[in-house]
Amino acid sequence: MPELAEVEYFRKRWDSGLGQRVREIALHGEKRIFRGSDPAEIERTLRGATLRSSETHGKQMLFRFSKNAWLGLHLGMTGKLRVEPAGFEPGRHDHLVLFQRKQALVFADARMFGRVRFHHGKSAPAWWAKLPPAVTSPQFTTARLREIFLRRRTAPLKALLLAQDVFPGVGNWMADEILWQARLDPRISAAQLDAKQTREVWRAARMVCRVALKTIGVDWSDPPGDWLMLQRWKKGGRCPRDGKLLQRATIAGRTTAWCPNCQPSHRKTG
DNA sequence: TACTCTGTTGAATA
DNA sequence: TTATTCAACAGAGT
Repeated sequence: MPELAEVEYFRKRWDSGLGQRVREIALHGEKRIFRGSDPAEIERTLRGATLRSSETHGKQMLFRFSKNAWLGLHLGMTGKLRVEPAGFEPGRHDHLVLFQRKQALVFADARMFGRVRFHHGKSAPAWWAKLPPAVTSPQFTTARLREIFLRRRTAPLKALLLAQDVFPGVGNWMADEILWQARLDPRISAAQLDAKQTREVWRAARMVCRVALKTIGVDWSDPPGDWLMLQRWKKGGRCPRDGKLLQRATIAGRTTAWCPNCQPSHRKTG
């Protein structure tokens, strides 16, 4: 499911475990979800560690524990976090379960496109420290976007919106929403954008991320009713602005929906 | 049966 | 050298 707001929502689900010690761990260490990490080390280090804090950055989550343990989770396409009673029996897709006194913190992922990362040390791991500026941060500037758009001039705009080193946390539906809010065709290349259009992408990206975090990110409630995302996957979905039938195509390898009327492929002439 | 899917990666290609 | 596309990953739902 998850893009940045959903990731934030799932992170908070584990909040009831803050300040509590992990007594026991159950994990499916042979699963692909542990690629690149050492399940035995995770088990050894997290056992007896106390969950201190958590944060998200784009689609990445970081859980900090005592004993200098850092647990990174990525939800991939189907990952979920939830809380179960302490005596819970892990199911087939519950690949990492942290048992605490009163409850169990569960990371489940059916398709296993997600990932578990782990670091044992005083300072933050490289995979966390080197993340790009968040879309909602002051470091996410129009100047930065301009520079990237000039460098990656042939990629369709949709592809750039999906690039996690440019728009961390933006996924398929958010990319379509941003393009619709900015009234830009997903197929145009970044090189075709003038300064004003670049600023529109910047503005729309920040707005969509901010509002999504305040709605979906808090309680899974819907974003404003006039957003494209509420129409997007409906059969015969229509543009919330002008009621025109949405167009669909695969762009940058992902299904894309847009309004052919208010996101025209040609440059505006006046 | 055959197609879809809110994601990322590494190999192939340009 | 650098950017981009594509298949692969794996399961559940339609």
